Amino acid sequence: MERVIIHVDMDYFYAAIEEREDPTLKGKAVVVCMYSNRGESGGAVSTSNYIARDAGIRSAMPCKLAKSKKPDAVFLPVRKAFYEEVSASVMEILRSNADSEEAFEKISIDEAFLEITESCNCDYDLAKEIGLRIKEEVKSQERITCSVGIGPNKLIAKMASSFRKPDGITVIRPEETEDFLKPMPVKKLWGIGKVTEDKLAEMGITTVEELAAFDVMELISVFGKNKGMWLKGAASGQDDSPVKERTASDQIGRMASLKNDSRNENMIFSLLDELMDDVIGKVKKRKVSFRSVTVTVIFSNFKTSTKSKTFNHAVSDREILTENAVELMKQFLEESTINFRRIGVRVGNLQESTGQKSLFDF
DNA sequence: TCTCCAAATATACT
DNA sequence: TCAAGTATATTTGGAGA
Repeated sequence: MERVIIHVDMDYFYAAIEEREDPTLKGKAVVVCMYSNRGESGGAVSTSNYIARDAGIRSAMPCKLAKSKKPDAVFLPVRKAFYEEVSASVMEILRSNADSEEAFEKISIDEAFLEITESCNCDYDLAKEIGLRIKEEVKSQERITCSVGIGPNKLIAKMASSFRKPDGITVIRPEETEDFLKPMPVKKLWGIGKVTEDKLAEMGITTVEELAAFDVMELISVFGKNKGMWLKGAASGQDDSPVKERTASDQIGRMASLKNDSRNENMIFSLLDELMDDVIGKVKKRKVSFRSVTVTVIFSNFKTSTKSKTFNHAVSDREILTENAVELMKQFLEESTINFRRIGVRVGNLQESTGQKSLFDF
């Protein structure tokens, strides 16, 4: 069954929202940062606008480095909760343009897939009109731009949207997918990151064309069955995955840096306490209970380590979270000698909490 | 030896 | 040098059948 899928990607979302909220930012480089709580510019870049990108600023780059590249850029702290609100409005617009309420899939705060197979009757010219209409609606209602990709499946739509940015639209018809993908570096394939890119490079594969031509069995021998087969299919533009509403996330976590690298228990446990407050807050808000607790420590040498504990029953008590997270954290302190840099706490195996499950249920 | 699943690590993305 | 945060996917490894 032929499908027509649209992928919408908001342009430099966080920075775009900040620009919208403060018109004096217009024309300036805007860098939205995730600050650690250690001094002036400790932290990493979340998003930046295109003026900043032109200066070489990238996501995940240390803010300090960004600042050295563009001293006159405006650096702002992330306001995630606010962006979530804007996201919700945008998503509503997008959803209203899908074939049906269900033919919609939000994949992150600023991206979504919509199936429009029926709305456009498999006509790609009509599909493009729908894409343009979406861009127009988002721009007029939210004063923000987005880039749109249209293709026969999610993979192609996703890659099409990143082909022309910002404020672009790219239509890839089924018969065009091969030529569209061929020349791309494998890194551009949705799902291939730095690690896979490097592994492929070792095998002499750098373009999608090379990957598509590569022997599946050999890919499987290196990447395992699942990923090996996926790589082969993706490189040839195949993707059968349906557009459908994502189930709510299965985990809720928080992580933050200590003021200094340290093994000071007061410092560690008071930060852990704050993080647990946030986590339990989100748990309550979503009215879920959890069945596992994970504590993460990132040491001063950047090695990451986790410990987790799973229960027989789902719970939602702060006390149980505290008890377990503290216990796991104590184990870390006992086992290690290196200073801690960041710590995190996460609850998982979430489920709808039916009633007010408490200790009585055991 | 198989299967389940908890634990831990790897990876991706912004 | 500098180096955040959130979430999912994959691998590992132990226990019971």
